Formats: sequence, structure tokens, C-alpha cells
Amino acid sequence: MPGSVRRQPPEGTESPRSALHSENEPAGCTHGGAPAAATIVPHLTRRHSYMSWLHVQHAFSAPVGTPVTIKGWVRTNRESKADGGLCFVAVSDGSCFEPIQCVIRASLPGFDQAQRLTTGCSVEVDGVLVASQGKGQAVEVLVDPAQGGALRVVGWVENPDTYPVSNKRHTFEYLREVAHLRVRTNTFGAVARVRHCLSMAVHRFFHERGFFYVHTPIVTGSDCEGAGQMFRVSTLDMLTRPLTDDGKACDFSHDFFGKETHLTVSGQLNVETYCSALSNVYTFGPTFRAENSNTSRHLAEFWMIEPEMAFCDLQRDSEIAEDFIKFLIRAVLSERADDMKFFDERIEKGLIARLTHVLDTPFRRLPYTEAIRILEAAAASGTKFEFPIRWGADLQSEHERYLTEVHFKQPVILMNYPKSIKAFYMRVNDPGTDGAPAETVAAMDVLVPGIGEIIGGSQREERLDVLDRRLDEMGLNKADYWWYRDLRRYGTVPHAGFGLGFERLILFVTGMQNIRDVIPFPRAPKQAEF
RNA sequence: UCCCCGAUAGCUCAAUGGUAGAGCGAGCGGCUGUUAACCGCUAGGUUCUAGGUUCGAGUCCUAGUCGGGGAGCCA
Repeated sequence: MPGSVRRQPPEGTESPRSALHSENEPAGCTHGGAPAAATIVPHLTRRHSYMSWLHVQHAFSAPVGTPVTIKGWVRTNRESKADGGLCFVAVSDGSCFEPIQCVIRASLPGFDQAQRLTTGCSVEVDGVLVASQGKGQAVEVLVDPAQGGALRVVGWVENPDTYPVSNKRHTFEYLREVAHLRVRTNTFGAVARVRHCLSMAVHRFFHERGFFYVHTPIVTGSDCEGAGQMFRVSTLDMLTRPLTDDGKACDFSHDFFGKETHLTVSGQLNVETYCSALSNVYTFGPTFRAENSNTSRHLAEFWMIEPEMAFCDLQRDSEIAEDFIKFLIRAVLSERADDMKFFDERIEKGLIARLTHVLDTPFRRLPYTEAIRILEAAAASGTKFEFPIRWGADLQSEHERYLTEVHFKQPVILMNYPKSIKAFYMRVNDPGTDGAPAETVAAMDVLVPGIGEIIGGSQREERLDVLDRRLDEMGLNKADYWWYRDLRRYGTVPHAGFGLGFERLILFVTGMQNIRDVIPFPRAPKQAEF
């Protein structure tokens, strides 16, 4: 039945199927015309709701007395002898954090099935939403045969003793080994919903501001994207691969694309081309790095968001980055309050206060050169750093953490880094910027407590002669960058952008510690089981 | 890739070089509008893999595999 609520016969006249497919049904009437039902899920229109049962999320806000059907997976089952015999079966369908408690009376035919339900079984439950007699939940589903109650066990758990996510606490390390089932737990269900919420908020942020979403390629023929080791894409047989005439290398002219290709490590160079026509654009897609990184902050396959703005300088770039992060935090606090409450109580105490503080505080902006002075002063007054502080060297993790966690205790945007440690495409600053002792580029890193670098961005070098000089300095072949250089030859404009690691954002927002626990099926060195 | 730590029941962990244990989970029973339930009973083991030392190895040694923490690379 569309709109999810099992309807009493007098209400509505159209058949459930016709209502489901009716093009003319107005929003809010998805429950077959039942007035009460229309208030349950006012935001659901016919197009949005195509189920004949009720999501738990919506059952919680339905009026007492509503007949409902719930479909989902058993979280817990407790039995009582009270009232002639009851089973308390908590059912979750993932639509919200809380499962709903179904109270099954012993008078139900086949009550023995209810008694045998264990964690993980899939069920369909018909019942009536009632005010709960017990503590711990406001409403519950009473399954009483006298009121049309029914239980249908759809799938049993074949051996409850070995069910991998039994009803007990499990470590995240263990759950990673059962990634196909871990989403049935509180934590991973909450992560999945928050991840979705953030994904939608990313698109909403840019769409509302006139940015266009650009699908940059996953397979790249440029070996010049800059960032680190790449995964090869090839259809050649590794044992019989063709060799070049001198026999010393693989002849990729026989390969699928006729040249050597890899998985992308960044959509930036491609998205800059669309920026140079559509003004404000962004990508949001998978990114691949073949680095042998074994940390809680790195994945071989991760998702990255890369906006690119025409006629934009570094200052505005940083303002957009700050607005963006705050928009995403606001979205998740308001839309996933149930999951965020869980993270706040069970994953990181004080999480919500921390995020609220981020919302209320302007990000601290300071030049790299000044950050070096602060770190030198800290070292001089006794703070121990493993690595020396020196203008011109990249900041180590410990330095970034000191700035954002100890010194400022808030997100910090470092700007204008030494040219020598940054990428070729970053715009070279005028000499003497920030009183720096050597040349700098218009780069920025957004550092947040607990995570470190969450965003890296820059104003791009729009001057062809300067860009060419940079390519030469870094020993890069200009011919490889012919189309990227063309952007500077034909109507070049100042532009800027940044990259946000999506999984790092989720870590920041949920308080989760390991990046492998905020992506459904993590890919990392020696890890691609699922 | 480097440094450190770890791998024993479905899960989390104990176990002087000398008989393999507990809690949780699971099964059965009791009690109870239950809800991290509680009480009793029961089942459950190739101690990561391959070598080695020893009368005897979960325990000691070597190598490997996988996992965790930190570092580097970065988002």
C-alpha cells in the first residue's frame, strides 16, 4: 500500500496498486487519503514513497491507533510470561537510529516462531501502533491477533551461535572483517545515514550557489596529475604483454586506450577546464591513490569533493571552504539528530558541543610564515617537537596538531606556503608576501582538531609564462600538459579551488577514529575482500 | 615503507615451559511489560601459518601472514 500505513477499509477508494502509480495523487495524500496518515510523512509524495509498508522512522511519528506493517531485521528479542506471554522484538529497517519494539502476544498463531526469533532474522510484522506500557519507548507495535496482528518470518538466521554480529559489543577491527553485515549495528547504521546526509548536503550546498556538478573521468591518460602513485588500468595480459622495440618496456600502444592509463588521483585538472566555461563547478567522485599508506586517515579508494571557481582568489577560496564545512555540520546536526546523539554519547563525548563551537567560531586564518613563528616560539618555551621547525619545510603532523589542537583550539586555515614544497599549478605570490624570506604560492590547508588536514586548496597559476617556468623548474614535460596550458592561452582567468576528503569529513563530524569505518567497503593495502 | 604492540571458544580476554579458563553471545529451563534484564544448566578449541629448541610449547627462538597504534606520503 502506498504511503505505508495499512488502511482501514472505509478510507480511500482506489486500490493500493493504483494509488501507488497514480500520477495525480497530491503530495501528502500518499496514504490512500487517510487524513491522519497525510500528516505522518508530509514530505513524502507519491514519487518518493513506493512501499506498501511503513518505515520505522515514520511509524514513530504516526498517531496511536494506526494499523501498521513493519518490515526489517530483528535487533533483539526478549520474552516475558506477563499478560499470558509476550515477545518483545526490536525491529530495525535502518530508516532511523532506533529500532521499533513489536510486542507479540502468545495468542498469536505461530507464537513459537516469535519465541525462536534471534538477532538478524528478517520479519514482516502487522500490528497497531500503541502507547508503550513499558519504559524506554513512547510507542510500540502491538501484535494481537484480535486486532489483525500477524508475524511473518521472512528469513531465519541459520545458526545463531555463529551469527557474526550477535547482540553484544564488537570491536570495530572485528566488524571490518564482516563488512557485509556490520551495517546492521548501531554504529555502522548511523555512519551510513550520516554519510548519505553529508553527500546530499554537498550537492545542495553547491547547487544552491549556482555551481555545476561535473563528472570528471575515472580513467586518466595523463601521468601528470601530480599526486602520488597511481593504479594502472589495462586490458593487457601481464604475462604476454607486448614490448617496445628495444624490449625494455611495455608497449601500451597495443593496450585498450592505445596509451598508458591509470585511475585518477584527482579531478582537479579536468574540472578546471569546465570552470573556464561554466564559472563555478565541482566534482564529487572516487579517487585512487596507490600509496602504501597504513594509517587510520588514508584509503586507496576514497571520495573527494573538488570545487573550482573562476574569477576567484585565495581569500574567497578559503571563505567558501569555511562556509562549506559549516553548512555540512549544520545539515548533519539538524537532519540526523538521532545518529548524532548516539555519536555524542557513545563514540566521542562532547562531539555536539565541539561541532557547535566550530559553527560559532570564525576559522583562524594565518600565513604559513606566521605559523612558523608561533611554532618556533612554542619550541623555545619548552614544547617538544620530534621534527625541527624551519621556514621552507613542510609542517609535520605534530606541528599541525599543535596549531589546531593546542594553540588555537579551533579550525585553522594556513595560507601562502613556500613555493618549493607545493604543486606546480599553484599561483606564485608577489615577492615579499607575508614578509616571507623566499617565494610563496597561494596555497591553503584547512586544519581541524583531531583530523589534521581536511582541505587542501589553492589559487591556480593563470599566467602561462609563470606556469611554464614552474613546469620547467619541477622537471615536468610541458607537452604532457598541452590542454591544461591551453586554458592559459585562450581566455585565462584567475581561479581557485580546493579538495575535501569526504571520509575525513565524516571522521570529523562523527568522532569515529578510523577512516576504514566510515566507508562501506574500505580499500587499503592488502584489503579488498568485499 | 619504517618503529612499536598483538593474534587462544561465535566475540572480548585469562592461563610460572607441565590437565585449555572466564565473561558476553548461543541452546535448554526458571522468573519477569521486557529493554546492557536477572537466576540455573549445557554445548562450544587444529591456541594465525611454517619451521626450530625441549622429555614436554598457548607460553621460548626464526620466518611469514593478518590486525592495531605511531610516523612518512596526502585528502
